[in-house]
Amino acid sequence: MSWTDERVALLKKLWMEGLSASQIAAELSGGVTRNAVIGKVHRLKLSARAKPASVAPRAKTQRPSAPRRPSSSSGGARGTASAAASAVSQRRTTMAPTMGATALKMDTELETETVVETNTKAELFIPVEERISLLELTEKTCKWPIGDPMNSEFHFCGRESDEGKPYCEFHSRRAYHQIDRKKR
DNA sequence: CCCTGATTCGC
DNA sequence: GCGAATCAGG
Repeated sequence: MSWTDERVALLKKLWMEGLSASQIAAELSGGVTRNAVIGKVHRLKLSARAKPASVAPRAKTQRPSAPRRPSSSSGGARGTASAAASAVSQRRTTMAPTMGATALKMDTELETETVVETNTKAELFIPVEERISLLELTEKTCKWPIGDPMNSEFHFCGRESDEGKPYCEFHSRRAYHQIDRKKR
């Protein structure tokens, strides 16, 4: 299906209403993907919708030579050994066997445990309180905040986090994983 | 692993 | 003009 006036109108409307590209794509029946929506949005030059003023001017983003276009059949060799080889190296089964409910319990206990006792008010000001010091965090510690920053018992998770990740396995989910994707 | 918009570029 | 692939980021 192509972009009829009606579809474009609906696109504009929904986009301005603040719906995400994927949501709009779902709204526009027909095999429309969120990429199609975004692409169209750009072409219509109505990208910045409710954007006051922000967003760094993405400058140094230049892809050297993208190996795109996987489709489109090519003439000669088809089932060559090389093709098969490239398809092989694709096994990354990362998983935490004994995680899950256990992790949840741990987190709960951790947060509860943090509410030990309130020190004297005077102590609140003194930085000596730093138990899990604010930035004694390394690149391998979870930076998930626990407790109220206003209270002395505030600290960070501190559990180990994977390379590059700001949070530990469990909190990473809390931060990024979609917990409830309900939409029309 | 989820999702968001942004950009590129073969078609 | 179109949009898949890819990037960059929460």
